[in-house]
Amino acid sequence: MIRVLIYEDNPQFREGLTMLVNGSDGFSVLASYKNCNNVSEEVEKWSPDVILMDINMPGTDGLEGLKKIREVNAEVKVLMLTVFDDNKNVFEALRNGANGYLLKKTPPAKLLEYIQDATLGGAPMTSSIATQVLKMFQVIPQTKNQDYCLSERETEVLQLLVDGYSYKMIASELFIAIDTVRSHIKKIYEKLHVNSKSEAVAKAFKDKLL
Amino acid sequence: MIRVLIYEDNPQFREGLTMLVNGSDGFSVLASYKNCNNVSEEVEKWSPDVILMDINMPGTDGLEGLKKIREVNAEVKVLMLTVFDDNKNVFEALRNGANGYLLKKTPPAKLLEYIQDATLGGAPMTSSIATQVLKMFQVIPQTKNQDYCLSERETEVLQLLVDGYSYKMIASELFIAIDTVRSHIKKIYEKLHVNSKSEAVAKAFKDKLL
DNA sequence: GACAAAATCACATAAATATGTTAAAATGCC
DNA sequence: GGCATTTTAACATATTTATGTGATTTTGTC
Repeated sequence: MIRVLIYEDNPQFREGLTMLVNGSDGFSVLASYKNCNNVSEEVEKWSPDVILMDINMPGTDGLEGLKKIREVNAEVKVLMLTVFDDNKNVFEALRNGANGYLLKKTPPAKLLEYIQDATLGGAPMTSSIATQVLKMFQVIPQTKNQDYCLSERETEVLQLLVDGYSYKMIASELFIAIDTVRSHIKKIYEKLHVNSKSEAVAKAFKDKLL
Repeated sequence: MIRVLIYEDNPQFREGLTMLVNGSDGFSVLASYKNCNNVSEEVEKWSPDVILMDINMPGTDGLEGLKKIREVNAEVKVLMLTVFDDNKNVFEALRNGANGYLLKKTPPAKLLEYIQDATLGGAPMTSSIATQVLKMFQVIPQTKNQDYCLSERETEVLQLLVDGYSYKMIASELFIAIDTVRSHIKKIYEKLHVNSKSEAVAKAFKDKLL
């Protein structure tokens, strides 16, 4: 028996969800609430398997509710429900440990399937949401880190600089003379177009050189 | 009619896929290949709607193939097929513009549904894959920046250090004496538990202090 | 083997940084 | 007003860094 908790401010939709879930074999609604104001206590009280969480609610909304839930319970599966596939909310919800993200127009049969999917460790998503998630990944790789053509040794030295090593420490770490370290660092500065250690370190972070 | 191109090295599975797709109303296989060695030409020749792409293939594998496809065609929907939900491959594939990611054990009926879903702009994913994708998001938010209780002025000075300013430049930028800059920086080092400019800069980036 | 690039080392010097100590204003809070 | 914190500032000194100008050795490539 999959035990479900529902958060949804619209009374009709809340009732509809409750009837759907309660009316299906293997599912039961523990309780339903119209906002997340006391979500922590409610989740602890009921220990549900799955929570259906509307995003837009007066008072504590779904995103805030999700955060509160994750503070007290990392196990319960939380499925976010929304009317629109708003990019920002999707990202925030997934970042905060939502287990799935569904549009409210999801057909009832699918919804039950999704709830079950979530309890089995799946991550049900409406396909338009999934598409957005994929697009977020494609945004990430703009980290086409400019190539400054650092040699292997230079990269090594830069890594040590980033790690806070002094010239002396680098020399002893790499078993070379301190003057050699100077040479490398001079070359690194030329290639990165900087002229101080901290600028080189900053650039290494900014351009994700390491 | 959804026109499909298949890349799969295993002859049995390739035949099975072809028969499944060809035997279904509204689907047709344009061609099937056992590796991606000439994927660019083949995609241009056939202009398929959907490509089923095995990940593990001898010669040019599925990930390389995906990259090549995206160089010549941004529109075609590419569904990755794999036996295992290997984390690294999933990430790489999505980053390179895959439209979906399916395990080979996906039931035939589901597979057809997924192909159709892809043509409609969806992003079909096996639920175990979707779960992995969600986990990737949850890795991101480690933005729990520890608070080192830097004062307003100290933060300002640290910002300038990160921007590559020397003590002298900071002094003139903030209209204070260089000795005052020293004082602030000394305090900053204490609070961050470092003892050099570059370490402070590195820590600022690592802990996202600014 | 010739050649280019990378890695090694040395010497010199000016500039910047790190560290210590001390202390006067300024600011905010009870 | 008293108190804590922050911001300001000065002085001293040892260390580190930045920059220049060389030179030798190693490595990979044609």
